[in-house]
Amino acid sequence: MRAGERRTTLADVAAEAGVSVALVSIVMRDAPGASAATRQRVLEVARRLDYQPDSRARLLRSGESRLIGVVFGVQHPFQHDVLTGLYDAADKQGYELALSAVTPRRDERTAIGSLLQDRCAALILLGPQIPVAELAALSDRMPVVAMMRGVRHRAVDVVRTDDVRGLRLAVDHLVTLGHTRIAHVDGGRMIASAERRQGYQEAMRRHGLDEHLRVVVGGSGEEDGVRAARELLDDPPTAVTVFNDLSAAGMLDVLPRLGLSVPGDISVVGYDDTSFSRLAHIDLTTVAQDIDTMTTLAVARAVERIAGAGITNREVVIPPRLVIRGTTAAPRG
Amino acid sequence: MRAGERRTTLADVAAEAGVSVALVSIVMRDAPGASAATRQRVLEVARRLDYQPDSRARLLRSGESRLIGVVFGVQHPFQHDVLTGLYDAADKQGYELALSAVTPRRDERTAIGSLLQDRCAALILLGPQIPVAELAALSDRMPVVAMMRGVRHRAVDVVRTDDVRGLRLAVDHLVTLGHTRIAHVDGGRMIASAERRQGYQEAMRRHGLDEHLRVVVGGSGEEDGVRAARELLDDPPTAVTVFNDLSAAGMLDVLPRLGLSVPGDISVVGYDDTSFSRLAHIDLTTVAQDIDTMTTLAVARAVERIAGAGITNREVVIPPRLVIRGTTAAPRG
DNA sequence: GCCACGCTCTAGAACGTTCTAGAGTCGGTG
DNA sequence: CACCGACTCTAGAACGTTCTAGAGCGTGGC
Repeated sequence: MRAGERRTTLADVAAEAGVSVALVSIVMRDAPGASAATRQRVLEVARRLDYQPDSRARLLRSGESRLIGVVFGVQHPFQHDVLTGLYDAADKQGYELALSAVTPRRDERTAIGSLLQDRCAALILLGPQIPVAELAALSDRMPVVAMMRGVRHRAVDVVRTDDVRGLRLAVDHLVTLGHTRIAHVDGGRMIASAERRQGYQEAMRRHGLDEHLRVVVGGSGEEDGVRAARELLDDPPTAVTVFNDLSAAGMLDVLPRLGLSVPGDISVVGYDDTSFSRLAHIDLTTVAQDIDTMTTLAVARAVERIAGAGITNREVVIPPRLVIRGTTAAPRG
Repeated sequence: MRAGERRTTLADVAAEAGVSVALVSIVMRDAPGASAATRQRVLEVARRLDYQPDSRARLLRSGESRLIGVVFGVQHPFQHDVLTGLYDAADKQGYELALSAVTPRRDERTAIGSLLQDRCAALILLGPQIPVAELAALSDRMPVVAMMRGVRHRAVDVVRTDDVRGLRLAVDHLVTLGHTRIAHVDGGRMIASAERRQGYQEAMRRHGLDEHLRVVVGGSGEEDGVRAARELLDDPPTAVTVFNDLSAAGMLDVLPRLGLSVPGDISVVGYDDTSFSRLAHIDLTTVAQDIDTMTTLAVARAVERIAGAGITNREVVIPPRLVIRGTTAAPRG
């Protein structure tokens, strides 16, 4: 592209085709009000001049933006799976997605701020870590849907998995296999960590395993799982539930080197059913979040709020399901 | 947010502050032409009314968009590292990034198309898989920078790593350690695969190891590494270079289970120095792409082209460097 | 005391689109 | 033959911002 070369506009197409700007607009939008003949002629000219509509001007004029902002963390593989689902869901509803990433050097506030200026009609936040007060303030300005995090505030919509139940599923599964000494590696400062930890504790108590309660501080990355594995070594349990699959994968990789075979010496359960966990060599038993349902619901919720519908049920909690693979088995004799 | 509630505009702020719209605009842009007193007063009112500038209107009017579109693949961890770098680089130059993801159900054409309507000033494509002809057509419309892929076309800017050299480094390292039976697992239909394969072949020939040339079809995911590992089993080499870290990680995980210890029985070299490869339990010897330099250059190139500068050197090829970690060692006596 | 200058501010056009209101044409109907 | 309705098309305003041109006004130099 040479600099200074202006791009083709409706006016250019109109002039070339010998019709009015409004008519070209009608044709481009595929709106009623143009004859088949002109329609074809205009389309032909548009194609020849390589016309591309300017969504900025379009949205400016029409007011509604059909654009949903999404804030995601570049470091979380699970959120990539969610992104994929969100694109599908938004596509079905005729919406576009505007992505803004959180990176190690770009925080959530910045990511949100950049979307605010883009006049998104709504915001979907994946596992937001910012305080409730800020989320609430944000929701004054536009519909906000938080995914994978509970938010105790009536103005913020929430679509999340029942994490308490997720960990109950995991613990129940292990108990059924015969385990009693079951530890939990939590998510450290991750926002969802508290609820999963709580789910673990409740489940253990229900099985009368209070004395075996053991929580190790972890995190959301592979390295956290590796660290936690080392910490478990002094007195290894026969099973462990882990905050997420990534951390579990780190653990899975390091346990054999530390002399513990999986699932022979120790069973491992992850969380998220991240796409890599189903790979043959990882084959991780894990708690699956229902991404399809969650993304569909999150987008639907956003769209309803954009339309201004009165929605009563602010929080949707989706039940998880346990995916049993190769990293869990009965404890040794 | 209640539906139908219009958001605050410059006009609202102007009316409230008792000044003209133009003056508010001046204040908001921090442009010269307003007294300190009014500046403060206007800012105060803007804050009170919770004013957010409308970037659509702003860009529509001012023509230049200070927005660079980026197309990335949601499935490639390496590209997430690149994204992080791009955000940094763009930030320094005062540009914003508009992301568009390629997912399993959203192809590159769609991803590019959505950015085209957004009036980005330039496009940066991470490892684009579309044919050169399409890239060329695209570059008629706007500056296009391709990263991590060679493009034989004078209109498309390229910032990439010298992959031939990268594989030479890997092979040289292995040869120095004493290996001769060195195999290569390629990237299958990935666009960068050809050059890395070629680098491997050239390096092997230079060392007079023609008879040991062995290329196994692989891919870009963990599962490809797993598959390739199985294929190597019938006649295991003492070392293998792999298309990328993700594939190498899959291989690393499965080799011990197949009875081959790393690096005892077999050395493994990856590619990309993806963030997980430096984790203690993976500790992968790999060829590092210089992300900082590449992202800085890609953004700089895009910005120069937006400014219309005459740029002679269309392709920048960055030398990689070898990062030696724990997955390579001398072959067994 | 006048003019030039700098500073602060304003009016109005412009960006590329959509939308509203209405103008022109044509065939059919009373 | 006048009229109506359907259809096709057009003119011009509007969206929220930036930009250009210039107005008002105090200040300082001569």
